[in-house]
Amino acid sequence: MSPRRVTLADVAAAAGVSRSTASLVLSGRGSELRISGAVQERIKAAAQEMGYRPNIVSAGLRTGRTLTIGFVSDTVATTRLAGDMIKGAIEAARDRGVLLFIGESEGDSKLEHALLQGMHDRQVDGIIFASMYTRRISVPETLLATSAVLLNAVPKTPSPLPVVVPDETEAGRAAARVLLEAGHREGIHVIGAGPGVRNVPRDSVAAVERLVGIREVCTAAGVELAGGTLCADWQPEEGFAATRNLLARARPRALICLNDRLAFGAYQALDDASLSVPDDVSVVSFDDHPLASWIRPKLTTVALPHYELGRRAVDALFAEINGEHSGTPGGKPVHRIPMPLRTRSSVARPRC
Amino acid sequence: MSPRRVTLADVAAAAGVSRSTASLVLSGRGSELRISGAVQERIKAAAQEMGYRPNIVSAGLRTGRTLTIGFVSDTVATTRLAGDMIKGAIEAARDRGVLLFIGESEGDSKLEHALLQGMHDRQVDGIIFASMYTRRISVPETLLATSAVLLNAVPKTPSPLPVVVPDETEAGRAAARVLLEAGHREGIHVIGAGPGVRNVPRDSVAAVERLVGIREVCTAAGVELAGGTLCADWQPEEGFAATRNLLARARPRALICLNDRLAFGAYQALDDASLSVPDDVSVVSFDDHPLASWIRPKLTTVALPHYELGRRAVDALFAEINGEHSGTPGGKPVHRIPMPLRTRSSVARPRC
DNA sequence: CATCCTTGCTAAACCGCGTTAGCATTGGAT
DNA sequence: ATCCAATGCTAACGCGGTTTAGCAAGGATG
Repeated sequence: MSPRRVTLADVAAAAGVSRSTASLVLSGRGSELRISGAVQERIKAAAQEMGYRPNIVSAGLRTGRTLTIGFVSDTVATTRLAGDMIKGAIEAARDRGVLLFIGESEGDSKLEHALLQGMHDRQVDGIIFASMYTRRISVPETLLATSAVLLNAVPKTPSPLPVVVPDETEAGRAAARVLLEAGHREGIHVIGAGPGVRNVPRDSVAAVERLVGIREVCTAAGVELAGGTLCADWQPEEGFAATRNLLARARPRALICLNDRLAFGAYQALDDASLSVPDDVSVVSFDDHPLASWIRPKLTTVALPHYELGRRAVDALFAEINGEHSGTPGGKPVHRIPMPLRTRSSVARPRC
Repeated sequence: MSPRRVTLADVAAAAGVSRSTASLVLSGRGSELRISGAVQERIKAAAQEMGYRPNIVSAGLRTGRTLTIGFVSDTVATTRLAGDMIKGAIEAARDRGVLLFIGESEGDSKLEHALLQGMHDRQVDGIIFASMYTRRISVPETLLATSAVLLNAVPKTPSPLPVVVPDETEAGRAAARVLLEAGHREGIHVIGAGPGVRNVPRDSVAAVERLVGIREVCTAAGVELAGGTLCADWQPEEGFAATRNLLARARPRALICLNDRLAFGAYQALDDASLSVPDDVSVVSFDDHPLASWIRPKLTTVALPHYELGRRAVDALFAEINGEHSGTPGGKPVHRIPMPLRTRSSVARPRC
């Protein structure tokens, strides 16, 4: 099909030198090894003219570096939300001349193991182990065979891996501040968890940290949360149910929904109760789901920085690969990526 | 970091045989080359016990097969719609023990070229060249260096590559049939293109083929389309504008929107005009956007089979790699993947 | 004149595996 | 006793690069 690739030997022959010399020159070590300028030019010209491209596979065999990393996730690629995570990773990798293997484990640990093995068998330089939503995971043994980074996931037990996660606590603070700055001081309810930090869905770190941030800001301002409702799955139906139940017994002035899907459900319950957003009830939320700017009124939400998470995971991975043990020795670095606030139309001053 | 990988030499030494023998046995050619049963057992046991895994990179260097394929797209990974395409490809690849490189060109032909080179440099066995939406593309020269398949794209000029695309014409027929079977015979308007098959957005094959299917079924039933409006970008705003303009001069009984986003806009225009879907106006559409089952009433639409497209692209690629020149010699195979109809609530009998 | 250093390049080993030609041994047939 | 075929395994090369030790020639030094 293809006219055989040009190899280093071809170039060397054309330039009338040995493979060694050609290799040294083309990998930029020519001067270091005292190859004369004339010969260097000759080799480069030949390579250029013949369209020579080094075979990364064979080089990798020798050097151990394949300029390739793996991206393994539970099911990240599929969901639009987190497709951006991959995009960020791809682009950051591209900036370093690195290509990405991609794989999904679908939560099946057999598959996960096979996938990690497959990547090791292909000599990847490192692996990004990602989760669709921020949660506690147990780090698979197989992962430790090369450099690796946890993305959007924190280890259940102490592990030697760096971690890249959204800064959920700061996001919680931001959400609370939005309401306080709009003048809310009472009737603030949390939908999805709370009001206490232990009343959260299992393994969800987002819930805990968001609550911590929310409570911290409120406490500092002398404001007490009016209540909170635990939802196990954070789907619209649960947001709807939780809000309807809440409305049956109280008159909230503001809702902090712990993610956008809960907020969508809350919108519907509020609408059913003929309460208007934001005039009767302000709503603030987390994630910045694509729908958040579609629904009316547009939802004010603290965005998950998926793209940035992907980029930073690659950065962290390369720091790891290159053995830059940053920060405190002993503890592994935890990179918290800022979650930007998207100010839209679902928050207003409380009515008097 | 990791305790050096176990190599074939290690296993051979442990089993007290030569590397050749170990290689033959472990690659299943032991009996063929008359290695005794006892020795075979010994080698396999040693490999098992030592956790030996063959290094695919080095094997690839020798055999030319890396058990790796590339997936290059304009921007497929990001959009939820087409994330499923990747998922299908990943899973089909996994079934064959193959891993996927992924890359996005973002429509930049420099990037695209670099990406394809990067994959060739890593000796991929083949490449799936995908487009986010079905359209005509010019096949980059670089793509022809290995086996390749066009996914969701058709070549502008004759090319030696197999093609995998959704069966848009049949989808058009399905959409038209839905309306005809509901009893519609007049006031059927097309939003997005038409009514003639030449009145379509540039490079869009979906528009042409869907129209062909629609017109074919209508003509066969003796029904004439009442009109059509060309939209360049198929975004909600355009669907909204087109429908509003249409309503200003006519009273449609049914809308065939050429994709769901146009339909979302149409919904809004109909709502503004106090027309109810489906009682006053039926709406049928294409793509099955995730939102299509969210909006009220739920949208009846002909789905793009993204997952299946991804799977079939891998199948086609391997047929190509293995030199199975299927079907008609001379012409390259075009695989048309059926688009399933999702019957929901936006179509009803016309009011009398 | 012998020694040493510098310059400019190459031979050869190596990475981990696949593959083929062929060697040594045995048993049976002649 | 000789020849042949079958059996059971290995030596050795190749894939396409990288890397190190070292060779040859020329000039400077003592």
